[in-house]
Amino acid sequence: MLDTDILFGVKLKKISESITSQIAKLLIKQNVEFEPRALPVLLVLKEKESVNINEIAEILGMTHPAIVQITNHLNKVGFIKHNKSTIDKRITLLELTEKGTRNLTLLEPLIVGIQNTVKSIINEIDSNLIYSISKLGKAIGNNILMNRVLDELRQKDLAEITIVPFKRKYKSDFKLINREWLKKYFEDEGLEKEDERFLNNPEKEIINKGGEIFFAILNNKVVGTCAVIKIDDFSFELAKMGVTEKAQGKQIGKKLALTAIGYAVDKGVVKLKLYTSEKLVAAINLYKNLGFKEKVKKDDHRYKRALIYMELDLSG
Amino acid sequence: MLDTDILFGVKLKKISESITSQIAKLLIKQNVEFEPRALPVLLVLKEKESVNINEIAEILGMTHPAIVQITNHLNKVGFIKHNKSTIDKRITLLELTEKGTRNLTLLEPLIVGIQNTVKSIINEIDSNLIYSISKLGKAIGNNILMNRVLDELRQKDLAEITIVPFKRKYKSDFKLINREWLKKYFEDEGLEKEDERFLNNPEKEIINKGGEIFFAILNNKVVGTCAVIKIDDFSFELAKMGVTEKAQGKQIGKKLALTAIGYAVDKGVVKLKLYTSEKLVAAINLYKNLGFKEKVKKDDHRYKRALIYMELDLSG
DNA sequence: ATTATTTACGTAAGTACTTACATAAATAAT
DNA sequence: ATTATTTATGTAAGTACTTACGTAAATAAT
Repeated sequence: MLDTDILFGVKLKKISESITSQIAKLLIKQNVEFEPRALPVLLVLKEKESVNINEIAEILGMTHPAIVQITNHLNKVGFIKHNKSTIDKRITLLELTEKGTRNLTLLEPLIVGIQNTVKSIINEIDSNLIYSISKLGKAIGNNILMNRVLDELRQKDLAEITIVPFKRKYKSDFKLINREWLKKYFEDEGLEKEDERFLNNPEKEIINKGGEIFFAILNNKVVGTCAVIKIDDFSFELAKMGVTEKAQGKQIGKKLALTAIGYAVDKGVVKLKLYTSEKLVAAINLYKNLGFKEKVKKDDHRYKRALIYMELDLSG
Repeated sequence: MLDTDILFGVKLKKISESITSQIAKLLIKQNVEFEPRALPVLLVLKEKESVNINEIAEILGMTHPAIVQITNHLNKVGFIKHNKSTIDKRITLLELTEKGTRNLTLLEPLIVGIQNTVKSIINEIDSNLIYSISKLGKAIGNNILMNRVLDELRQKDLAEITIVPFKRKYKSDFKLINREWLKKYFEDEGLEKEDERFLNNPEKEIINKGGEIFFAILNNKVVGTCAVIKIDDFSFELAKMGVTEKAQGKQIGKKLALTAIGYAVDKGVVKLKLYTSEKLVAAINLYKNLGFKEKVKKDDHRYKRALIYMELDLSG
């Protein structure tokens, strides 16, 4: 089996299934009249004399409907009887019938045998195992796992980032964010004409021509952006990808790019192109990670700084 | 929860269910398009590129129909595609679609978060646990548990003892076995008249009067016997219970008595009586264990040696 | 005393698997 | 070359639970 911790639960289930099914086979060999799954309930009843449904459910860590189903079955085969409590009329008290007691007594050697064997198999592996599993059972309850994962994601703000499409109110953010990285990396060169055209008229130049602009929102503030520009019916360009410095390292670029790719796929696009610069190392790695391949530029591009050309094939 | 080793499997299942359901909740929070149970399959696919159904089943330790169901679902939501192998036309090769890859990439922070959290929760409890569980998974396969239990029972002959009702061919055994213990414990007194009557004519004196005699068979030989004698429609007597010395300690007396009690219950008997002697300590303990209560003798009984009178109430 | 909430149980429907069985293609045995 | 066996997948039905929801009785709150 794939040994990933995330699959630990799957592995536990398999072991549990294996134990349960082997015990079931042993019970069937003994021609017991009850369904094997009722054994745990019978063991509780044997121990406790008179208990109600909720108590059994709690003792076994199961839900009450499960116990209702099992006890109805045990009643039908005559192993237990149901008595309504006179003190509290909601409560159903359960106890073994004479037949139930007798049959359980007959099963005692088998039960002891299973008990001993389970214990010895476990002890041969790790004498601490039963104790550790008990602790794990207590530790993992109450959605502890879920909450810890959420906390971890929240610390990285990963859980709070939303990606939304273009709205007019984001127009200024679009310009701001792109200016930020352009200035940082290409201060000397300054903004090119093409930059100005897109940044000043995103609606006219991108949206109305069949493209889209996505914005990453964190705490109600725009922290990243990314545009998809339509070239023709089969190819779009990924451009104007930027994340504010403060918000970097939160996978925002990846989320934006993935949303953009999803958009392109929905539009039936076969090829997604992009132009970037060797200066933007992190971006290039992200693109490669997403499946973009570097190709030789076929044509001179509009931007002087763009020396690297990449393509993502979406025809699969 | 009741801390019996026999319920170890139940406990494992609960932990597994808890882990799985918490991961499912996290996935649902992220609005994934696939059913949570498909995650393990997706993780395999992410790792392996192109695999077939049986391979996934083996990697995850599940049956192939489970994988068929999950992969059909993943295909329907567009996360994977099915390709028939050209080399072997039976084989279905599975691989992630672009959409599947993209969505998995988007989930990566969550998956890493779960991975880390599961690992740390487990390590906080017992750094050896994952390894021990892995070993247990391997150790418990192939019906090892079942076979070891069967071996244990077989060593005590517990699995091989059969209880059968009276047949003529057992008549001599009935006499022999009862003589054995009568001689051992009551040598001086010798056989009483009542003994002779029952031992010499079991059919006439017991069977034909609505009673029954049970025999315990081990390796085709009679090793124990026990009679139920009808007193009236509501009360029977348990008598002539004996197990050969060689076969003692195998719970044969208990099995015989339980069969006898079952017979009485089937006949609608309300009270099962027996007379025994204080010399027979083991027998008295067995009777008590089965629910018989000692009462004061109401009448002088037929046997001089019988000083103890017991009753079992079957009206419950 | 009345109303609201909680508790104990019951029922229906869903989930995530399993076992059992069927079929076509590939491989092994004759 | 046939026939038998094995393998890879598919399908139906069963198992052992769960969640979601409903009801009546008990308890708490006003």
